[in-house]
Amino acid sequence: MTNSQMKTAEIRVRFAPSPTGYLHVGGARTALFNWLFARKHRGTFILRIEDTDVERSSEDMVEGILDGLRWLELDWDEGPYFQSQRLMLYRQRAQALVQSGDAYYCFCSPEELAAKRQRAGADPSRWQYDRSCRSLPQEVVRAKLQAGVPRAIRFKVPLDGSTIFEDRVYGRIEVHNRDIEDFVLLRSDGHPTYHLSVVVDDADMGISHIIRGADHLSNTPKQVLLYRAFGLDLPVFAHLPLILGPDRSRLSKRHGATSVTAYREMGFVPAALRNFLALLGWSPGDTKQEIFSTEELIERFSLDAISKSNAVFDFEKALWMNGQYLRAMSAEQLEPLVREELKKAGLWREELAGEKRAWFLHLIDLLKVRARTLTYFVEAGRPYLSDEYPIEPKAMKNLRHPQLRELLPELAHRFEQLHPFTLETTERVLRELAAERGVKAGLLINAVRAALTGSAVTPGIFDVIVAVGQERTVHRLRRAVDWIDEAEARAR
RNA sequence: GCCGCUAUGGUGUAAGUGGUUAACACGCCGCCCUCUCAAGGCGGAGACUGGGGGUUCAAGUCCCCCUAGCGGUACCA
Repeated sequence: MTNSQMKTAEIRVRFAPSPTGYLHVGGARTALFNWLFARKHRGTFILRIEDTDVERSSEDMVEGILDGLRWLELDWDEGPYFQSQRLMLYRQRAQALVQSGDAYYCFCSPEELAAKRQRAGADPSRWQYDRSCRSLPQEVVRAKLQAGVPRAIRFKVPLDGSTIFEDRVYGRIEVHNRDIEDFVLLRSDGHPTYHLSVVVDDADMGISHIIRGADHLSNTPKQVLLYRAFGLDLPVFAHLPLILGPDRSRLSKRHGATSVTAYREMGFVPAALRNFLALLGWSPGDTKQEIFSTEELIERFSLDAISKSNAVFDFEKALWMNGQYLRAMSAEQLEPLVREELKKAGLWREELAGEKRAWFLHLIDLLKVRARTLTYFVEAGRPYLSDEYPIEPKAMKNLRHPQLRELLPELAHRFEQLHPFTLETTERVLRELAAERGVKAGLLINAVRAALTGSAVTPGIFDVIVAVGQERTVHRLRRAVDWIDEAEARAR
């Protein structure tokens, strides 16, 4: 099989982050789309680290990105390759373009360029490189090289005509070559710029489809020019609409949680985040379904259904979706995840995996309907796992009723005598007491809820009572009387 | 500034090749359920499809102009 046959036959895609920051949701979405596409077509998903900007890249960031991908369960088939380890290749290719007349040495120093830019007038960003080195006489070039003058290599962009390519998402893109400056391929320190390394690597690694953020759309013509100069066939380009913050500017740190790590820490489940991200800029078509298993996502994914307009990241919907996933999981599935959260909060005890496991699983079932994140199990679970729990003001309010001072001890007394202590018996006792004293059951129920959990919002009260257990329930009901007294004292 | 792209309710998206009162999900409001809050069920408000011109019997869907937003315009990626 020849190389070109291989390329057309095989789907090879890549995720190529630069380690200048953590993996953020935009990058994760790009990785996800590449991954879905690869899995759908039984292709190869390659991970490549674009660390050619030595100043801004760091190994910590590389680890962070790999961690993020692993957590999202986006497994790669090849790599990670590091561009920093392929520098010779880029130098050779840049050199070859100088040889073929498609590129030239530029001896202008960054300082000179900055100065020229300044002089250019009102708006410095309007300035385009003046190509002063493009037609330096041979002897001058030779002399400067001999003298060891620092030099970059620039691409010789055609002076007229235009560059056209077909984007799988955005369609035909055309730009006039006069709007493209002679961009740098190789920096004077021997490091390649993005345009060079990306083209060299994508070609070298046999990438068939380049799926990446639309922020690269405007620069793609430069790369198309490079493919031509190298005599390479173009891969398929598919640019993805950008992910925006609520204010419609590009999603960034100031919008709050943007790193994948942040979502993990907030208690998101990978499958939920994947599902949510998949629906940002892509649509499964005419269906009412919102929740898709990974298999369904792979099955339905298509480049054709990617939209062209940028998408605002709706955190509320992400939370909703995570809640859907948590609710759909069984207590057994949730247990290891909840366990991790409890450990972090210092609430974990080994007996929860031993003799109290069944009780613990039941507790998870009680709490999960209300959960939108994993961390919810910590806050909501605290009163069941510890005797230290905060009393919220709303709960305190439910305790402040004149009759409770007397009703609560009586209920405690009756509960203490109760055998067996079940959903049915506790409910009967409580309702009987309420009826006897002519108060609404709700009054008593809300007070018990406050006493037992410190909260005004919990699962059904009898579930709570049984989960807390007879002994602790009795104790907490009596202790609540002290709370009432303290509150009264404070009020005076 | 220049170049490019985009434009459907607050948000994400639907609405084969133009064809009845623009659909779904999140969010919001209300009702049911009920011991609270969720979940669930039911219902509602919310879009003259960015604006203006065309083409057509008929346009969210085609064309032009404008506007806005975003992206690019680096020896960043």
